[in-house]
Amino acid sequence: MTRAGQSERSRRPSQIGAPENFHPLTAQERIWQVVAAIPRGRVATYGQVASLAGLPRRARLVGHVLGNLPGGSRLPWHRVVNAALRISPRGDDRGMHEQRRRLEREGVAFVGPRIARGCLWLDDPADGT
DNA sequence: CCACTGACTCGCG
DNA sequence: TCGCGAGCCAGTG
Repeated sequence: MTRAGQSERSRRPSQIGAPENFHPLTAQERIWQVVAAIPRGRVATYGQVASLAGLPRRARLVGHVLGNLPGGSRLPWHRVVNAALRISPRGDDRGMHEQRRRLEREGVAFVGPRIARGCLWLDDPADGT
């Protein structure tokens, strides 16, 4: 973190001994927790994960964190997709293919390149009927 | 500190 | 429904 206030805010209590007004978990850890909570066979958007982690408007941060997962991590990163309900392209297409394969294996329905709305973990009532 | 980049999102045409 | 452009906000060099 390069921003002054944030480096303090994202530090664990054991690291700074601050007993008040801060989150016990770093932003990265909160994102992990939310992603880990997405049920099998469902998906959430980057924006939803960010908001649920207490980081509204930080959708890109979610993408960054997922791209930095330690090898061997069992976090279900494949359950996070973009707001268009499509798998976000990375530099390498193989990541996209693997994500789709994993989702299909757990029963997520695709309509063309898009994921069926019913597979969204937290459906957004503000959208379409 | 500045500039560029990106697993994002939203509004428009 | 799709493509484009602008906004956004951290990470990196």
